[in-house]
Amino acid sequence: MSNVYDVLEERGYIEQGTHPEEIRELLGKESVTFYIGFDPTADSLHVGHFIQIMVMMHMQKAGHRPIALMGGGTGMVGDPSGRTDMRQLLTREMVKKNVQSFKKQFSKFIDFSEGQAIMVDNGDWLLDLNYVDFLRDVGRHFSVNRMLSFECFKSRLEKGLSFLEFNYMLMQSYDFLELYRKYNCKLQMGGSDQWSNILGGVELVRRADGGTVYGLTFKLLTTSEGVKMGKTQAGAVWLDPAKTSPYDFFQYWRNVDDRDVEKCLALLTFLPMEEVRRLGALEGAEINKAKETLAYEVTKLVHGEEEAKKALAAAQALFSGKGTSQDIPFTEIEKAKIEAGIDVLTLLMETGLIASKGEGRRLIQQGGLYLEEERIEDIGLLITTELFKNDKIMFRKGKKVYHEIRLVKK
RNA sequence: GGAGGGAUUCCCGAGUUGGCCAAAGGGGGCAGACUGUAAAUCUGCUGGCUCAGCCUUCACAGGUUCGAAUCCUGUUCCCUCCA
Repeated sequence: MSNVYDVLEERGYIEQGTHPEEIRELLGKESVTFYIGFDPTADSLHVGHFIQIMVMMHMQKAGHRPIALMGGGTGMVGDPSGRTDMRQLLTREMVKKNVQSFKKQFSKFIDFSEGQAIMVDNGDWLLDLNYVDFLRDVGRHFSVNRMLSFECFKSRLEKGLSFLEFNYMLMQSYDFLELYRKYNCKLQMGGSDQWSNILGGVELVRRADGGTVYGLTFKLLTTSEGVKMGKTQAGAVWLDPAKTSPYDFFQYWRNVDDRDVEKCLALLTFLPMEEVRRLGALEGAEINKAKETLAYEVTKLVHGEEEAKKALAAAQALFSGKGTSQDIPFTEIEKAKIEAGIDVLTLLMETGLIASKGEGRRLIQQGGLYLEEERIEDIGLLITTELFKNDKIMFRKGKKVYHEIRLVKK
């Protein structure tokens, strides 16, 4: 069997490791317990987390034991790494709620049955720590001089860093020590922005217990331009279908930059690498096939095969006229509301296709709004029931934002 | 605690001899052209509305004035230097 380390390396996950050779060797000879931490900063995981989850899945497949660590304790503080401003403090209730959501989502990806994976919440050991004890047991192992030299604090030293946030590293380091003691956890993984925090833990375990543990970081998902992926103007691309619909999720990947397709296929799907390379090498319009595959595969992993098929069918129906689909974005409007006629702008406000009437006016003036594939010219256009076919009517904003309106009786 | 500087529209950042400021410029975003539901490029738009007008915005609350992002007072927050 091939070594997971090689798999992770080939697929392009790995950024850097504390001892690459030894880690590879370790992963090749025994089942390793490792952990990745997730701070509950929102009520859903997003695609940035998903890449970490992919790694966990790869590792679990290879027979290693993942620990998904929920940051119920660290989330109370907020990681300053790579941030220019302080995170907004979350209340204890919010953290709790978010941890619950995370747990639910995790079980879709990782098998927690029969101890094959473990889920813990660092709130269980961090929240009740005694301050003085903590300082004496953990704090004494940390050199402030050294901490200040870490890259992750650089930007914050200019902008200001509170003592609260400065402690984050100690807390995360302590997590590693705790998991090492309790589960013989030997490896911590995380995004490349976690490098300093991970190093802190590795060193703490050595200093406190004389244990040898390792750290490995992954590339953050960025576009070829170096911008973080998974962000849209509307915010993050969430894994929760209620926050980002499977269709929108699909479309996000369907529209990635040509240059990012191969990378995304490698990082976010389980397609064999030969296939990934083949798809990534497609040129010109052909690469759209690769994007479609990417979108389908990622959606399948996150939302299941059925939703992926629906999203694919919806996209094909809208963009290449292949068949019809029920699963396109739509809004139901009461028939009675339209009976007397309603102007387009008011109607589109209700669907959320436009954020304001001013925006709608601008769109129409610039020729960016279409009704049944026909450009709308009149700002005051009156929509009546006669325009509907089978109680449906299709609007399009720009090139690719479709929205159907369906009439319903009440 | 003392001295000084600052808080501007999604972000960065002009604007502070009061009117010509819904507020320069850049970024981002949206749309159009070109295309492959890509990139690059070019063009337009980018507070709201009952849109040649009106309303709400320049940290918050008051005040001066015919008129304030610009002046005054108080409050909050942030930064720098000193202690």
